[in-house]
Amino acid sequence: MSDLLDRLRQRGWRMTAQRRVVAEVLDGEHVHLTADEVLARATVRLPEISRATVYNTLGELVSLGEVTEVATDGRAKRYDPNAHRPHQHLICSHCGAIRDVHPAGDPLADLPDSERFGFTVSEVEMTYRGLCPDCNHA
Amino acid sequence: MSDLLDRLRQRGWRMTAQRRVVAEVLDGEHVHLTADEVLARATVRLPEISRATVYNTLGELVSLGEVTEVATDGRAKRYDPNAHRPHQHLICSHCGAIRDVHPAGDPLADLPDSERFGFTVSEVEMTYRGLCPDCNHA
DNA sequence: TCCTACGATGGACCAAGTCCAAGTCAATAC
DNA sequence: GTATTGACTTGGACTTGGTCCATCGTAGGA
Repeated sequence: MSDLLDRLRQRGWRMTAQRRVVAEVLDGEHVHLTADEVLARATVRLPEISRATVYNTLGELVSLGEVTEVATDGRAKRYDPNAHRPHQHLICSHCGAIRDVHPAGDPLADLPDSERFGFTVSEVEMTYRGLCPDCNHA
Repeated sequence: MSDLLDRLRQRGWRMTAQRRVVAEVLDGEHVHLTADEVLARATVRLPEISRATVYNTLGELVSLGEVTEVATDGRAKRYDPNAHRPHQHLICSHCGAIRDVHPAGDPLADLPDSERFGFTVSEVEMTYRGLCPDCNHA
């Protein structure tokens, strides 16, 4: 945890109370929170924190590569603190639960040159969908 | 084109001028339009059509499996009329251009049982990202 | 301890999408 | 051809998720 804060400081981040709280919230939870959920948890520790600051800080963490944005559907983006281990997502189509998964193989290699249309392809994002055990039984 | 309209009628769709126009707009274009773009094109042919109707109709086409929704990022959803041929998407991270692509291999098979957490996994959606030729040179 | 540029604030604003009460009309029945 | 009716459409208000900006506050260097 203080690893994250250290890394940020080393990159010249000005360490404010607000940024610390946002970083700690993300780092502490291993689920994928929405910006509003981050705000709610941050507010517990630092009641005056503003929505704009949470958005700013999340945006900065994303561009620093410390967290990744997951746009699961048309709803709110979720923020995934587990950015250093490449992984994909498995989402329950019914209740929206998300799990990190690690498929075998290299999906980038599965896209032949003839299907790249001159693009410089740099990443691939896979979303598996299905029913989680709970929703499957119900 | 009238294939689509026939299929819809056979499923008990009440064929109104509005629905016909929306279906024709989607069927005519082989790009991936946003709801607003569909509305704009529909308005050319049928000026009184309302936004709510376009959203309703798109939603119905999606649940009938005739078009698929593509939530590329936090922006507006796009509607993909090419729902009958399975395919994935390649998106330019800079300008947002989308192309349909057909990767080799079966991504569902790449997810081992140990990574399924009891889910009944039914589909996978892959999004390749990179720079299109135009944005790469600029 | 003082300065100052970087960061935080909150309230207005925006875009995408949903909801709803009232009006309209496609398809069936006669 | 006309009547009937329930499904469809309308448009405007509303909601959600997010951005912008002028102003104020403060972290961290000198």
